[in-house]
Amino acid sequence: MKRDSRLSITLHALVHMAESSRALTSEELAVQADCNPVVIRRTLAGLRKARIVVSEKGHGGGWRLLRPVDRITLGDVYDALGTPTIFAMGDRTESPGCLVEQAVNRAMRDAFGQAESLLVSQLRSVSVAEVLADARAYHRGSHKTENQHA
Amino acid sequence: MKRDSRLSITLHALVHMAESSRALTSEELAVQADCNPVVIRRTLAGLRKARIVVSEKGHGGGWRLLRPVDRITLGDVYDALGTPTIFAMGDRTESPGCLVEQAVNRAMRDAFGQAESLLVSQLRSVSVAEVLADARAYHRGSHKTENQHA
DNA sequence: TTTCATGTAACTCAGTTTGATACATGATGG
DNA sequence: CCATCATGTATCAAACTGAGTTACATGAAA
Repeated sequence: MKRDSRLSITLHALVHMAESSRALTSEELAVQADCNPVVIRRTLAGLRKARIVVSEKGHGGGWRLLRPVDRITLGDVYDALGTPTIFAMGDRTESPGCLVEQAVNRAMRDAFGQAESLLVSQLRSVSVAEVLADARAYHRGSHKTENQHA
Repeated sequence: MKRDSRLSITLHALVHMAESSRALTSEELAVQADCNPVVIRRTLAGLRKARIVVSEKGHGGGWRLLRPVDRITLGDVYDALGTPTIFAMGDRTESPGCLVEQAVNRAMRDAFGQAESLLVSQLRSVSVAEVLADARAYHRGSHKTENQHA
């Protein structure tokens, strides 16, 4: 199944924004994330609505963080993206008449529900700052001199 | 993303098989699960390979359980289906050159990995017998007289 | 006024599950 | 032996969704 990579793309963009003093264009972010600029704009639109980032038009325009990365959790990003579907598997019917189907749905919702709760709480417990710190730690670990990224 | 309902369909079929003394045809199972007979055969093929069910051709043929439902866990079914993709979201690149991308991947794999572990252990802890018992409990709870299903 | 960058619509492409048709295989019952 | 039933499987279409692409309007800056 094709996987939704918007969370991944967005986190990537946010970390790069955090590392930059100036606004970054969707073109630049797209190169770094290896995807299309329109995808960046489309995806970050949700973050703009959630007031996590701002965008500016014209010369020197682009995308900028609206608050420090230690106050942006992965859960915030997930929410800003519109809480996209987490699981590739699930129930089949919304209102099954069959009692067996209902029991199957209860069993699956129970298991998947718990996993979802854990995932969301995990996402809420990690900030973008920690991702950035992790990237920097690996940067120091390697022997590259400067500005490792794309 | 379209959701994979094979686990749901399969559990449904297994419970109905458990309730039946004779073999059930893919046609019958398809009616009960409200899907296509070919989908039933395709999906149950994995269970046959895992020796959870058997199928017989010809008159009186169909699908039958190969062991009691209290010895079939949802995890067994998940495995027999070929451990299909659990999450609709995920990383984007297998081997990203960008250190930021790598850090994002680590963070996501950590969160999603924990959720996956919990889900799988949940699936392993529940047997089809429990789903069946749950369905029967609701059956008694309702006032229908007999043979509630499709 | 020219250039740059976003905002967004519209369309195509790609990957996956499900639906549907078709036919070969094999078992059962007469 | 033969008709029927049911699986096994290949093949193709339908539906859905994310991503890629093109196009153009909007607005800011030089």
